[in-house]
Amino acid sequence: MKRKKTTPITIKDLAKELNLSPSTISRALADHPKISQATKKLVSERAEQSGFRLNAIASSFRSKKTKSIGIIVPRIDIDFHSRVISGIEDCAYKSGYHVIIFQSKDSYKMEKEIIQNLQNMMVEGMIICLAMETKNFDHLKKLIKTKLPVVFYDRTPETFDTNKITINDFESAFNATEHLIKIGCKNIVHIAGNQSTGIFRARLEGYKAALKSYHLPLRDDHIFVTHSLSYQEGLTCAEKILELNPLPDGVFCANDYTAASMVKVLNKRKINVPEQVAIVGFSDYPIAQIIEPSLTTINDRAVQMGEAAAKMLIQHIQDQDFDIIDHQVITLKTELIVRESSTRKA
Amino acid sequence: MKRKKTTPITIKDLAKELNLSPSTISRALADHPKISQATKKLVSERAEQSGFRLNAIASSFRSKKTKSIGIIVPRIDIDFHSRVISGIEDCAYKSGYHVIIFQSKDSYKMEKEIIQNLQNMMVEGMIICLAMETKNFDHLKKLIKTKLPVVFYDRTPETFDTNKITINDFESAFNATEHLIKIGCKNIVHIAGNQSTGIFRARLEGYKAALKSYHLPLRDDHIFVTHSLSYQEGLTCAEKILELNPLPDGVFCANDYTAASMVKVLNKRKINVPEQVAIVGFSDYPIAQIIEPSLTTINDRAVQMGEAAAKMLIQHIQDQDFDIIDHQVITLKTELIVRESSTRKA
DNA sequence: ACTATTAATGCAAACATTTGCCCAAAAATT
DNA sequence: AATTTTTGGGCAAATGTTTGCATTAATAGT
Repeated sequence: MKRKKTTPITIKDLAKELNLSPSTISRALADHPKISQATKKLVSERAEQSGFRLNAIASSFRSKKTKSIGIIVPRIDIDFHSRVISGIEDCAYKSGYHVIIFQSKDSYKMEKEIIQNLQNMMVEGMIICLAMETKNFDHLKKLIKTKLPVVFYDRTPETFDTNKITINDFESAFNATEHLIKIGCKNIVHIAGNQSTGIFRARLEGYKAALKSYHLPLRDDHIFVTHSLSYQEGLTCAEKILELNPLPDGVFCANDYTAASMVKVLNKRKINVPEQVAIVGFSDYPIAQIIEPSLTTINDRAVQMGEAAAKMLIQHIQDQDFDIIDHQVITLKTELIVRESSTRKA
Repeated sequence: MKRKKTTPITIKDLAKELNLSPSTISRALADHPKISQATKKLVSERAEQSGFRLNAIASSFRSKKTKSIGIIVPRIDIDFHSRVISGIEDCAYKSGYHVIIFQSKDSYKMEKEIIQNLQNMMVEGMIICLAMETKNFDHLKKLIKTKLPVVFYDRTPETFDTNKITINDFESAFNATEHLIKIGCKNIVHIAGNQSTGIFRARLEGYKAALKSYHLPLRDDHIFVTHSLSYQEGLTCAEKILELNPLPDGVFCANDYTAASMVKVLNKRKINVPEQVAIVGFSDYPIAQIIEPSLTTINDRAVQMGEAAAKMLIQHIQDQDFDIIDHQVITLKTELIVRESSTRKA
């Protein structure tokens, strides 16, 4: 049972059958204005019933348009990223683009390698969330110098200006912390993310700024920096926080996983959330509404971020007018979602 | 400021510079045995420092190998699928393949359209999870008849045999239910998924079989069929379940979202889980360990499923010996993870 | 009726790479 | 020294589509 490689029907075949030239077929298929409706119909009908399919590779080769965009994310199976990707794919599909996705696994080496590959594949643009390891941005600068449209999201290069979509992490953190203050917290701790990443630094700064702005004391032992904001790490942090004396009355966590661990540990210790300790998370992961008490958090607009990134990228790819734009920055509004974990009866 | 489309360096350029023929360059780059180490080194060095990049499109065009595999999932932003995709990407990358991902949004029409596109793109194989709407499998049969390697996972065609990776949903559900029985439940209800989908039918059957096997009565009003097993639907179901008289002492849910809603509602009503009602979910989503009480569930091997699918697909693509295989089915072992929601003190 | 347009199609080159086959030089074998 | 084998490369075709330019046919304008 051999693999019968039935050679596919080409434009030439179609041309021969219909007594037309390949160019006409090509144009008819592309709905070119100079082809009559009659022939267009003829061609598309014959194409349909003969099972013809346009060889996209050959097409790309000749036209230099691959209709593909590359995406690099740290990992696909993180809620935030999978939602961003979903937004990107959605938007791209509607514009006739498809997405090629790679995971850097937060490795600098992988990131460089993938960018190379993507360039070889002649993607028309790239959407990137930086690997955590990435401290050196030379490869990105070089990439951008090739004039290939690139848009960053979430974790973006810090040493130079470029296209990016972010949320205002500083402000969001400020608002989250302010919210805790307004419900009466005076002794607020922060579970922070990896400080080598800009967004987590910004969240920490937002927390600090809010305290300062309300003249609350800033204490170093109220800041707990984690490596990756995992649920596990959150548990460890929570234990340490419980040793604090006096016990804090509010916790602002840089993501929902650590906030969830905080809730979990407090529940276990019979410390009432939100009455004794109020909690605010970040990102509005699915767990946020499921957990008991449900979690006050920041909607970080993952899907919209993906859509915005795709939209921006495609504009840069297609629209000549965008050539004069050196770089473009879009900051999405976030939203404080108040739930039980910070709603006090009083 | 015009977009300076600096024409990339080609193999020909390299050939000219080094006084070699394009074929030699091509072969040197591909590490062809008939090229001397000396020239290979020469070529790769020159290529490196001149910033040469092999045009993958042209290469694919000529060689008919795109090194790409297409993935169709209902949606990317569902834990299960994002984990499967992660597994696929990982495995594919290691073998030099890249993945092109589309979301069918559970639409039959989209699914057909995407398959067409993917064929045009000349992917070397596809990994597909069927759209919920898909009842007619003609397009899939046609696809497979083209001899393009295809592997299905999770939701797979039911009317004909084909390559697939699944878990044993029936058995897993049986085990889950049996577990409830063994801890003393005698009155177990089931929150079921959409019955037009095979895996959810299988889970229901597994539930039934377990009851039968332990001579427990089977009651129609103990089966709650949902449309999409969403958290919201779960809440509605939970309310209905609470109206049952007598109150059930065990609930087996076809996924963790609905299990979570069940827990949530019972908590609210101060009905003790697991003492009064024990709960088992399915899939081991992140919430499963975070929720209070933590959730007994079935590890559905999402990542491994992705890896297995990619591995199988790539074998079929590369290995001649696989030509005589008509179809291949791999069923992964699942694992019952016992947590608090089904651990009774007694 | 004759030219000027317009509409519809064809010609042929070009795209960058791979690959079957051929060839020359060098090495090995008589 | 003559022949065979091996080694390292080159030639040129082929891949399927697109596109600038040329060409023909049809229509309109005078």
